[in-house]
Amino acid sequence: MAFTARSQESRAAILAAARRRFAADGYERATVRAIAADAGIDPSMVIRYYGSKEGLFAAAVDVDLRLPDPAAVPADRLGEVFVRHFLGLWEGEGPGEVLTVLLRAAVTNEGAAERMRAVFASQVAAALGSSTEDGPTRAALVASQLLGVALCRYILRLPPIVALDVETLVADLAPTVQRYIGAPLA
Amino acid sequence: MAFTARSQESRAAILAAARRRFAADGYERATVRAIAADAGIDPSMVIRYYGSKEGLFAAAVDVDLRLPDPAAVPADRLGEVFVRHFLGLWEGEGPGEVLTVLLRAAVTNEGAAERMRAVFASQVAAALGSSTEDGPTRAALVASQLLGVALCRYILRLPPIVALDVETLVADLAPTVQRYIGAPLA
DNA sequence: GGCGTTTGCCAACAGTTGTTGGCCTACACT
DNA sequence: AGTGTAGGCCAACAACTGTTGGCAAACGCC
Repeated sequence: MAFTARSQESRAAILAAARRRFAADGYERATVRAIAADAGIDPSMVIRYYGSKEGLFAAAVDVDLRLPDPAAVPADRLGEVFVRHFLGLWEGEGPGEVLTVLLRAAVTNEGAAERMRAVFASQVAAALGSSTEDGPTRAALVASQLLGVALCRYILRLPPIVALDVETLVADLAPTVQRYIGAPLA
Repeated sequence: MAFTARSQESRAAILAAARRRFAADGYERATVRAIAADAGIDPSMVIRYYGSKEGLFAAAVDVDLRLPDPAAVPADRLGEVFVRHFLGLWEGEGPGEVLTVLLRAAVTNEGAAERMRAVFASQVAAALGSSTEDGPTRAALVASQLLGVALCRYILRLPPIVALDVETLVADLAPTVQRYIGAPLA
């Protein structure tokens, strides 16, 4: 039952193929057989190593946003820093794939949605909303704008948003996020 | 082949059940059999009336945003008006369901994503971006914020966003949309 | 009232899904 | 060198998918 060093290579290949397929096709369309074929291995091994398709999915969406510490940046540049960091995650090969998997799945799968809420609470809200009373609300407004761009740019591929380069996008979105973090709310 | 008055009732029942199922489960999980059962009818009739599952889906996501005419409202209240109108659509029983169907499906189904882009281009961009050069970009930024809230509030059900009442949400989001529509961009 | 069209159901199809058990091979340890 | 254990593949399973064809009944029209 315990994993040995010899099998690590296969496990990693399966996990990489799973992330690629889950990201490209979503949870339901991504089949165990296709993932196994991409990894050059038998479908039954996937089940043997990860228990079930759901277990494989859980292993594939282990995400760490590595958010910067708000105390470490000037207060008036928090918006810019957060937007740039977030877009950097999505543009990156590895983390962007994991985030695509998570968002795609969270939209149609309640378990994945729960995981998304957990990521928000333990990472986003924790980083932005520890101090003030309305912190969680501010963090959620930030999330709504950032997830919205991610949705339009990387999932729906809305042409005008895809056409913008990252720095322009940062410049356009930073004031919004800055206001959600700092300015008084209604 | 042509539809008669007698079958209209069944057609409507199927369409209503389809919207409910597609909204709740997404395109892939919603089965023709389940939709037929909800409508109290045989699965084969669904295919007979709508040709295929995809045809049924296409009929279920025929959406009209009924966006207000920007020329008819004061320029400095455009943001508020658009946010309120958009949230009103989602809160409404009928259109909210159709929008849920469309967004849920567009995230995992390329055909639905294409339909979403078409809705954006023909309705949102047409309403907001007919005048200026960077109109489509501004319209897309608006869409990113509005789709982001919809995602967090109605799909992912992020607690802090769900907790806000509509008017508070309007007050918080209106300045953002107002800036995307009117203020100079980078 | 008789006839053709339409509504609707039943049964079945062909394909795909996640998952399981059995068997052979190759490594690791003594 | 011998043996136990883990890696890996093949074949098969049971369930479920969208879809099709055939047949009974109800309707509309003359």
